[in-house]
Amino acid sequence: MTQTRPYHHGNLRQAVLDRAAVVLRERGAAGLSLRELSADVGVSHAAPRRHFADRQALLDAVAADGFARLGTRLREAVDAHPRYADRLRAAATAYLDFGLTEANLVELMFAHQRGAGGAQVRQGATDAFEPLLDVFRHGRQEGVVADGDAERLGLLLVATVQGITNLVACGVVPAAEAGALLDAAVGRFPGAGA
Amino acid sequence: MTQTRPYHHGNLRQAVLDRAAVVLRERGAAGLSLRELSADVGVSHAAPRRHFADRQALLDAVAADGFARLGTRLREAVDAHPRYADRLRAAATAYLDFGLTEANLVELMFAHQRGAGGAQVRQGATDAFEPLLDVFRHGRQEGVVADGDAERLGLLLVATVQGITNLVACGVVPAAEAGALLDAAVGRFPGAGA
DNA sequence: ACCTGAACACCGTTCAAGT
DNA sequence: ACCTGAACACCGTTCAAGT
Repeated sequence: MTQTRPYHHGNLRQAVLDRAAVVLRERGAAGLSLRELSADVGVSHAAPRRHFADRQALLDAVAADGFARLGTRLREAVDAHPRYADRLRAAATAYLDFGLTEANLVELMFAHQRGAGGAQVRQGATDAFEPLLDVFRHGRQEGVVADGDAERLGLLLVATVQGITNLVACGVVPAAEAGALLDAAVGRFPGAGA
Repeated sequence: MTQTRPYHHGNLRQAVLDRAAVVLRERGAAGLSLRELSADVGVSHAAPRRHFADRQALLDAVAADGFARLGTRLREAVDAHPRYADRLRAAATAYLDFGLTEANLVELMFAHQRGAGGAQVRQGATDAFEPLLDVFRHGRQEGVVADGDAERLGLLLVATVQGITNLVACGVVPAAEAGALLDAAVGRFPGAGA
């Protein structure tokens, strides 16, 4: 029977990040408060300072986490299919799904990176998009993508799907139309079939 | 010689919006504070309440203003050219220019609309994009756009350019590459030429 | 090494009161 | 009608102090 211990669990950093993910989903990035997260997690308001230098550092960590998760999803989607056209569609669909179910997270991930931690977030983004570039590199081997076009097509796919996600998230396009819009967009890429 | 008047100028609402535009450019939406704007404009911190019910209402008004300005730019770009292909390129370029010079504003405009004022902002967005739909309606008359594709192509153009703007704003794509990426994107639209 | 608790300067929001 | 000034409950950030 130990008395209520004044010190916290082994991994305060992860506990704060986990709680932040929940609050982010419910109320968006503007609703993330270090003081509230600290209280939720049962620690004094200044405790997270050991793990996050300031509020922006917490947001950066959440964003970097988001890109890591997105990258994993994209990799899984691409690896699930052997052929270029299927990989393209699967990757685009996985991205849109992620954007629709995690709208607040994606908004945070793609927010303007102002602080010192921006470099880390940008690197996370670049890594996450690597599977998409691989799709077009693979397409080049199949002969449907021209030499030297892989990177540009990859960025164009990211931009297009991100744009659709953004339009849905901000309410300009109904979520029900997102799929049709994505099909039309993907269909315009080289070698996508019909 | 009147003494220092306790009351403010004729249009506090516009004065606050003007000052908000400056602060937004310098520090982003997170840096907008009703108290600071009030002080900047020489009024008590509670005075803007007559014109903006709360902070979100101010952000909504700034966003709606932004869409109105974007709509004007797009209309001018489209009207400057008689032919479909030129209109398409001019509109896309005008959008990207706006996004690069007003990155913080665009981020605010396309942020998730949570409150009651969201409907007003969404309507502003829809109105602003109207010139782009007109481009494709015009393309249908020239015979390069298929029947019933105008709206979908318009949303696709918005999504694509918005996505490129977003990637540049968050630092994933260097601003210097944005033009080439936009050219590649626009060139994939029907009837855009080479 | 990790956390607490007080302190400071800021917020948004509300509301009675002034002119 | 429009604005002020005090009040309240929140913030982020800093820092001496505890274990």
